[in-house]
Formats: sequence, C-alpha cells, structure tokens
Amino acid sequence: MTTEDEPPQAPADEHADLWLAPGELASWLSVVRLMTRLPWAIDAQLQRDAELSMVEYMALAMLSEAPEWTLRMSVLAENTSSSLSRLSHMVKRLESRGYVRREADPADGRFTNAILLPAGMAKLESAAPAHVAFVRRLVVDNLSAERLRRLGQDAERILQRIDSPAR
Amino acid sequence: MTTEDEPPQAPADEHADLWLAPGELASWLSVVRLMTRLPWAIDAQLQRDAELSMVEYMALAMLSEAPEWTLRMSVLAENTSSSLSRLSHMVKRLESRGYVRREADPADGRFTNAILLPAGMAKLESAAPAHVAFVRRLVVDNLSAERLRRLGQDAERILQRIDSPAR
DNA sequence: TCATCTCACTTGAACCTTCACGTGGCGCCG
DNA sequence: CGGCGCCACGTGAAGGTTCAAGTGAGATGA
Repeated sequence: MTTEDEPPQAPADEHADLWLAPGELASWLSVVRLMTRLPWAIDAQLQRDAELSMVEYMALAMLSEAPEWTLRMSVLAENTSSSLSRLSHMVKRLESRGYVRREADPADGRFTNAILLPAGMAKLESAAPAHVAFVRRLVVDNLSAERLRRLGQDAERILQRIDSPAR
Repeated sequence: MTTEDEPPQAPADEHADLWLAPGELASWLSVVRLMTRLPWAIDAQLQRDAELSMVEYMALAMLSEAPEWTLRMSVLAENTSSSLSRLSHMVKRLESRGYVRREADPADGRFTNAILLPAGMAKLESAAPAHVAFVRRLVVDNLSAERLRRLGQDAERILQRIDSPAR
C-alpha cells in the first residue's frame, strides 16, 4: 500500500532536505495516524461498553495484578504513563465511583497507596472480555505473531530514545 | 532469532483466557506506551521550539502541500484525523494567530476553505527543521528502512480494522 | 417558488489534562 | 531537638477536546 506515489507536481524540491524521503514520510504519517486513532478507538469502545477511559482501565488492571491490589501513586503513574497530577485527578474520580480508595502508606506517610476495591475488580472483570476481544481484533490477531513481536520491539526502541536525554 | 523470553514467574493463571498470552501482552503494552508517550514527546518538542501542537503542525503542513495552500475543512479534518469540531476550534486559534484564514467556498457556500497565510508558512518553515530532526532521531533513523516500512504497513493494517464496521 | 431536507460546519458547555503552586511527612545537619 | 530541605501528592485555574445542539447554503420535490 500505499505509497510511493509521485505527486503530480513535485512540490518537494526545497522541502527535500527539511523533510523526509517519500517512503519515510508515508511510513511516518501512518504511524502518526495510528497514534491518533488507535487510542481514540480503544477509548470509544471502553466508554461505550464500560464507561471507562483507557487510562482508567489500565489503572484498574495494574492494581488488579499488584500484591494486595495496592500500588503507590507514583508507581501507578509510571505504569500508566501519566503524570502524577493527572493520576491524582483520575483516582479521585475512580474513588468517587467506589472503584478504588487511597490511604497514606502506614510505614511512610509521604507515600500514598491506591487500593483496588471489590467493586473496582468487578468493574474490571466485566469490562475485560469485550476490551480484550477488541484489542485482539484490531491488533493482536490482526498481525502475525512475528510481526506483533517486532512491533513491540520497535515500540520499545522508540520509547528508549524518548527516555534518553536530549542527545 | 532471538529468543522468546519466558517471564520468570507466570502470574496469568485465571486471567489467561480473559486476557492475552504473556508475549502478546508484553507487545501490546509496549504499543500502548508508545501511543501514549510518543505523541506526548512530539507535542513537547513542538511546543517548546515553536509553540505549536502536533495537530496544529500537521494542519499547517497539509495546507502547505495543497494547491493554493487551500483545503476544505472536512478534508483537513480527515487528513489530520481530527473531528470537525476539534478542527473548527483549532483553526479559529490559528486564525487568531494570523497563520490561516477561512472563507466560504465561492462555488458552494456550504463548504469552508481553510487557507494558509504567508505568516503560517513562515511559521511552518521555521518549525520544520527541529521537528524533522526530532522525528528522525526518535523514529525514522532509529529503525532500519525495512523495519520502518513494516511498521508503516502494520499501522495501515490496524487502521483498516479501525475503519471497518464492527465486524 | 417555497417548504423541507441534507450536509458542512460552528458554537457553547461539560469534562479532562496540564501547569504552577501549595501542603505535609520525613530525613538531615547543626 | 529544631530548623531546613526534599519529595510525593494534592489542588485550582487555564486551556483544549468532546458532546450535543444550532445555523445556513444548496438540493429536492410539490
């Protein structure tokens, strides 16, 4: 697919060194569209079927696999790739829905633990099947095992660069 | 090559059929993290160096390659993967900054054309080098040509499923 | 020719994220 | 033991996106 179309007029004269080769550009634009629309699609599915956003689902899922259904806010923030502030607001909302609760770490009051409540676990379990099926249909079962593995590797490779200091 | 890593402990007991196989899950989580953090990184770079968001940059870039620097709002929305409403708000802001203007299509007043202004083109040209360099460092030059091509293909394949009706 | 329908936008409110700052617990150094 | 600084979080305002209506231009049909 895709690509490698020569534009009827070649406007990419002076853009050439400022920009990307046609094939590179096409691939990059596909990635951009994926980054924009895949989260949107997942959010829409979860919102429709479970009234959860993807980050909320991820948070519940992370907690459900943690010992004692408990995680520090900062760890949960890291695991869900969200800022502490965003997480704080989000957990407040989950708390008001009865899915989690917070308490200061008994051992060190500077930390706050987020704790999954039974209602939250129930919510997660009721949301999981449709969500997993959706992820399978869009991604996991849509790519060969090998390609999925490579996709994950590429993602890690890019993430590494994101985390590494400016240069 | 390469190996198939077994996780040291297998926690996926009863989750197994509700969820994904360990390798699948790992790949999927990598993709999720990529979808979350790559846009964030790009936005941060553009914001810092040019006070533009990624969508704004994309919109200017699309317009700059369109004939007469002109595109219908609906076409621009499609090309930037954003809703018409989002685009409308966004273009209003770009308009107030003097980068674009809007006018009703003379041939058919139902359509609205977004038109890139010289100041917008100048903005784009001044933002492009750093942005392109950043994209190269994170993605394009970080993957082999073959892997980049395949990444683009995988993205297209997933996008196709997103666009196809529920089943 | 005029009511009605359709379709591309536009708009304003609600919601969420971001940003900058504020707060409280605990270690540390005197 | 007492002030100081650091660090994990919390909070409120600002800004952007989403959602649900609203608007206006052209097609359609009587």
